[in-house]
Amino acid sequence: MSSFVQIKAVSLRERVVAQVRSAIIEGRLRPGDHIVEGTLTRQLGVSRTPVREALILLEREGLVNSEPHKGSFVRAFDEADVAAIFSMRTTLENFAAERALPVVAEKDLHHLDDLIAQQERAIREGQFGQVRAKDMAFHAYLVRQAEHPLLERAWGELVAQIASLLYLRAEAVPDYDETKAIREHRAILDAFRAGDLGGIKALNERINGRVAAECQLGVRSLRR
Amino acid sequence: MSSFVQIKAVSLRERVVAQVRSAIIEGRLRPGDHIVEGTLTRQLGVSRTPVREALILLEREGLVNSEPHKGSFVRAFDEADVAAIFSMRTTLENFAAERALPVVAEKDLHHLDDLIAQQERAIREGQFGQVRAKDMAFHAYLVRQAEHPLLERAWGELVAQIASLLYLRAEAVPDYDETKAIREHRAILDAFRAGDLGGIKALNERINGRVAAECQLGVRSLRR
DNA sequence: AGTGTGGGTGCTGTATACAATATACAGCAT
DNA sequence: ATGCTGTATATTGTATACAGCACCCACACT
Repeated sequence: MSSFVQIKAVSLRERVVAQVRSAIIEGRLRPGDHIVEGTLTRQLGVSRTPVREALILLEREGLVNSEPHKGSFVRAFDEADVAAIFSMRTTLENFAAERALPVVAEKDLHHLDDLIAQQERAIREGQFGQVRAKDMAFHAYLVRQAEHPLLERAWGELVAQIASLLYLRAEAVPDYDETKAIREHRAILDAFRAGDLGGIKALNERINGRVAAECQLGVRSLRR
Repeated sequence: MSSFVQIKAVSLRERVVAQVRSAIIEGRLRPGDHIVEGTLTRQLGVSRTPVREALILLEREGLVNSEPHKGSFVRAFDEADVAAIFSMRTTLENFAAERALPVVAEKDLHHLDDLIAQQERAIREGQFGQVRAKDMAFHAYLVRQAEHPLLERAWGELVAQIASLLYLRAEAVPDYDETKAIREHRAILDAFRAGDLGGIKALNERINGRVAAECQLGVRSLRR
């Protein structure tokens, strides 16, 4: 017997976190917006308790700013934040590469190849949500190979912040050339195939530097 | 004017966090212990709301494990956790050194010298709480020089976990040679003076590897 | 005009009350 | 004795109620 699907009771708190997080990432909540607990309570049909707890988590995640007796606000990143986020991401991804390089197998590289292909198709078909998802999946898979829970969590939090930044970039640079990412991912994959750790790190550095600069545009365009 | 101390109304939540955190770090709460909300409520004289919120934060911090409808437990690190924690610490401190090296001034090095001296005195006087505090202050100061809020926060969380591990080490290795740290700190400082980034990283690697191994002892001695 | 003052309002911080779930254990059947 | 099932109890998850702070704005005063 068995082969039943485990029933997982998702707490309201987690569901609220998910809702608010995606609202922020998808730009339905704008940077600086005041997130009023009572409003969320009404909109989501839950009480304030899980809402409050969700906001506390989101603050830790860096998507929300809370000030005592004032409330929670969608975090408005400035240039320094963007720089910090991407330098941290580079550090973490370099670390991930160090650990992943010795253990990646041929099937992993194939899977990554596949993800690139899927991303390419999504670009052709104009499904930009999918493009972003596949892009993230590529990096996430690499990070995952590092088999390092702390790293994975820290990277995951960063990625949530970056996702909200990418939304701003999309606004600031509407005709963004998505194929750049394809070439870059191929380059990373080649470096992995060659076992060239230095090459991987250099690529991480360059790519994150570029994306950071693009996100700076988004952030700046928001300031006024 | 200014140079006034900011009046900060510390929320009950934060105070509960602080209390529980120090209880864990100082070993008054043992790994695996069940943290019952009602009990904390009575002991601290506050209601369950701030207690719950504090536990949520502590879970994010990695000091507490929570399972739905079961409760919160003091996190019991295993060998893999310890390895992960210290490899992450090495990564973060190497990153910190990269950023700090170009900006540290003579006065910073003097201050670090001072911290080492204070730690030395604390060892002589047998104030082991102070020894630990000064040790951490040394590393924290270096991390601070990196001027990177994300790095600082991630490192801070790690340090909280490490602090609880050090307590276990103290139990497993009662006659620990505290002066090792002094020599190591001097070595790091020398490497900074020499502007030798590679040397700093090598030291970070070696020191964290050693401390990790010692903490493994503490974790293993707890398993039975 | 500018500055201080008072009250009103909406929000958050905290406490408490209720519902749902997990665990332990007793009772029953086999 | 063993294994299952029902029930009791403790604990967490959620909802609601109350208290206190922050901001807004009108108004008086200089």
